[in-house]
Amino acid sequence: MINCDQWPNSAHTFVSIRDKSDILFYETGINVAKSASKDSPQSIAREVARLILTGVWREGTTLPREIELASRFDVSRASIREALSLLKGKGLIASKQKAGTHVRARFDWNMLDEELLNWTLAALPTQEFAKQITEVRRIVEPEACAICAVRGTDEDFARIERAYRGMDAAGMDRVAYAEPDLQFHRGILIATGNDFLIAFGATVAAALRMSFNLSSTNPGAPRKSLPYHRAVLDEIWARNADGARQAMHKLMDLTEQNIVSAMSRQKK
Amino acid sequence: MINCDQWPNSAHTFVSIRDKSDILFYETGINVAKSASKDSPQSIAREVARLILTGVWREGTTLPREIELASRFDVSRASIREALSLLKGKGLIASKQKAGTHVRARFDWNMLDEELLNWTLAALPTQEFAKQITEVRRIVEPEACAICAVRGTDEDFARIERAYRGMDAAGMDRVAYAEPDLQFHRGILIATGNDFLIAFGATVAAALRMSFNLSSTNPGAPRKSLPYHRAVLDEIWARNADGARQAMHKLMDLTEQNIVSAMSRQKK
DNA sequence: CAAGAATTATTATGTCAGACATATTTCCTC
DNA sequence: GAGGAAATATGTCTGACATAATAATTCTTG
Repeated sequence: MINCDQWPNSAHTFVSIRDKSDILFYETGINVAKSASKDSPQSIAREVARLILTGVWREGTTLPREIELASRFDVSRASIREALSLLKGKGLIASKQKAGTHVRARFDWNMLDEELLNWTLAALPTQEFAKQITEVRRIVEPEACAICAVRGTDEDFARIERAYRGMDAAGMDRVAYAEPDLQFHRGILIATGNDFLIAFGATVAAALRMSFNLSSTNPGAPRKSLPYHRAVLDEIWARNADGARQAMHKLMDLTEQNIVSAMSRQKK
Repeated sequence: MINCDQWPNSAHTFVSIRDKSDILFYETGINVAKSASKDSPQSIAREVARLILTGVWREGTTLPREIELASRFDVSRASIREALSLLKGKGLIASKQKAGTHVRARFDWNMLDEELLNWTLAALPTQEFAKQITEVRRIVEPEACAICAVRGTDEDFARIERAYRGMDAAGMDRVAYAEPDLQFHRGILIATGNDFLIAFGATVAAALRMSFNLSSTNPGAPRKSLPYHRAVLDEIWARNADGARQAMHKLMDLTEQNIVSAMSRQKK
């Protein structure tokens, strides 16, 4: 049995929603009830993850038996097992023979996993989620940027430059802007040559997706970040670590500002 | 098909070993050849992961067919599928009907996953791995420490204090020292209340395990970090963010120093 | 005749069903 | 309360069929 009481539940986590107004929107809603068409193991995994993330199945909860899940989702037990395997790989659940499958302690969940981030974003796009993901970005990206400026190759820089041009070319088109924006930030992480910072790209991707969703109330916002990206790029080209760090910091400031104002708009 | 050529392989990654002397040791070696006893899906997943991490199966490589893997590991296809599901959950591989299962681009691997970190540590404890994991710790932990000092509750601090006492009580016993050491660092991350920083605990755990392994050549090294931990704790209790950041920075300096010297000793 | 389009065949993963093995829990007995 | 037996949920195996992407073939056409 997982030791859940060693650490108390931290009071401020986005997983437990106290106020419904915390939730910004529910787009890409996954059908809670069984859908008519048979679900694939992936979508079953996503649905089970949603139930865990939203706190319907709390930490330590024993899930329904595999056979029951199978009949509930109208698939074979093999498909259920595949779905559960995926979630085991992300640290969400663990199984023991006879004892059943239970939800692991939240501290064991790998929140930096790409899919888990996306599922969380879809299920619980709360202010807490936004605050926390912005906080880690602030910690990691400026430093990554400084490392990039020192260690990156000219090829790396050229790739980031291409991403920047893509953003510029997108103009006011929010959709076209999003992809090169991600490539820009990812390019910096990749240029560090640090596999762990590179893996952090999944978190950045989720954060940018969130920003993109929020920008629907202010379509002009993304474009305003362009000169800040340019500043970052210039410092990188100059191989100025401190300058790159500061420039990225300013970009993070702007991003946070956009998120905060978008969320206050959404609340109204 | 995964687009592998959009980003070139970064030259400096621990996954591709250029020099055998880079590898420090091979403990907890997983049997490459089929073992006499039947392997569980978990151990099969670990073995497949090892083959991928060590570059035997490179990015884009198509894995042997499931039936072939089943006969090679002497288990049923169902077990193989479960093992592969786990690896899919970590972004290592992806399958497509008829086309087969292939190794995804390294940028999609979730290196911040606990198990993946452990497998990497077991399979490729290279200098690069040590350097990179230390680099992210330097970025994340001092900032987390500063946040902890500001935002943490007295309960959080008490828990960290308990961990410290555990380290103290362990004396020169390396093994007894390791667990409270991890709890100390994890306690700081948990006190931030940031679920993403908490998830970073898996990376810290892997780093500490590596340090522990390396300390076999210098059993007195861990104990020397005790006063540095005390300094961190004092700054936290004082709710001094800057002080806490700096104290953690010094602890990181010492840790890195220990790793570097241990690795140079190992090389000889 | 050759190039290309459309069709068929092949094949590896995806899904299903039923059975048995195994490890815990639970309950019963002493 | 301790020890043993029954119950049960996950773990594993087998064999089969479904499905989709690829490879091979045939057919059409310039």
